[in-house]
Amino acid sequence: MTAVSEPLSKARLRVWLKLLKTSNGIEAEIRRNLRDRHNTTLPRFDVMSALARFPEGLKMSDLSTYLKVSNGNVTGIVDKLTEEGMAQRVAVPGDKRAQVARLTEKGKTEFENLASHHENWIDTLLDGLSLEDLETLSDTLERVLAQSTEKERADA
Amino acid sequence: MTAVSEPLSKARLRVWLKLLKTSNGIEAEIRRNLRDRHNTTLPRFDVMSALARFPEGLKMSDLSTYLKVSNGNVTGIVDKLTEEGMAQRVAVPGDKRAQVARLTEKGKTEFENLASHHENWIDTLLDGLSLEDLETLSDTLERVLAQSTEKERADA
DNA sequence: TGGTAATATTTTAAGTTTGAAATTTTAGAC
DNA sequence: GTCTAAAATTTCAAACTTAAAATATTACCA
Repeated sequence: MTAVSEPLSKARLRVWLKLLKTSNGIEAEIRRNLRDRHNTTLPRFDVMSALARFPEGLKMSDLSTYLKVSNGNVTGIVDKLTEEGMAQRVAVPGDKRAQVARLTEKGKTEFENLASHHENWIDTLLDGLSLEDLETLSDTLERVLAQSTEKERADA
Repeated sequence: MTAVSEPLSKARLRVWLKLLKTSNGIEAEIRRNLRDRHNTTLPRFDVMSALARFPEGLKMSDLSTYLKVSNGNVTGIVDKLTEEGMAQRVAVPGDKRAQVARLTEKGKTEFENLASHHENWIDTLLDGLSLEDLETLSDTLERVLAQSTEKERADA
């Protein structure tokens, strides 16, 4: 570490800690709202959100990759959603190993309700940011994202 | 929701998802590095980091509040660090209920080593951000933080 | 066709985290 | 002084997550 680059690396560290604090703070608020107001959890919401984005359904393994959680974890969450009639498993024609998870009509309705509230929570939490702020922030994050996903590939 | 504010709330939602993805990506990289290169975990690093910031030690409950994890969780992590000689519990004079956790010399040395690597990882991950980027990002996050900590107080 | 490797998922065991109960000690009211 | 409420910590049970083993099926090559 050179004397010149030192302040920059300290500044980066401080910003990372602030970014983490912000992200954790928002996530905690969402978890609280989901638990207290809708009697559900973030992992369940995440799965429903992924399934809503792919109406034709997602293979269990694709769901796991998409959400970056383990296969076993997805199995458990989809099990619960299925018990409650929110999701269903559909056999994949021509491959008896695979199953596709998809939302039921009930699940779709429930998710749309949750998603609408979720959008409002975020809207309130990011109240202070203008369109211009959002664009700048988005660009900045994009650059960081590029770096960290590059790292990810190198580690794998 | 009015027609005019609708695009703004969608933009906020997209930015939140990107912020979350960025934060999770960096955190995952840090966890990987701690595990693969230093045989430790993020929660342990967080506790050591908090104790390093307060050389005189922190009460278990203060540690819990500071890190925003449960009391029981802190007990377990400090137990392990103590077993390994990284931390120690010190009785608080005048209050037999309370104990202060602090780093041992060994723990301090170990943390300084970890922290130095950690700073380098962050430095690399935030490579693409100039001092100006960092300042703008910091200001933006500050505004969001103000909002979410306000929410937090309202919920509690 | 047979056999081996690869793929998809579930099951299992171990480790984390939490919230609440239990334990011990302190503070304050009367 | 005694009693009760509050405070600090630990213990405990339940929920969640992961990595790896187990199971079932498919793909491919020889």
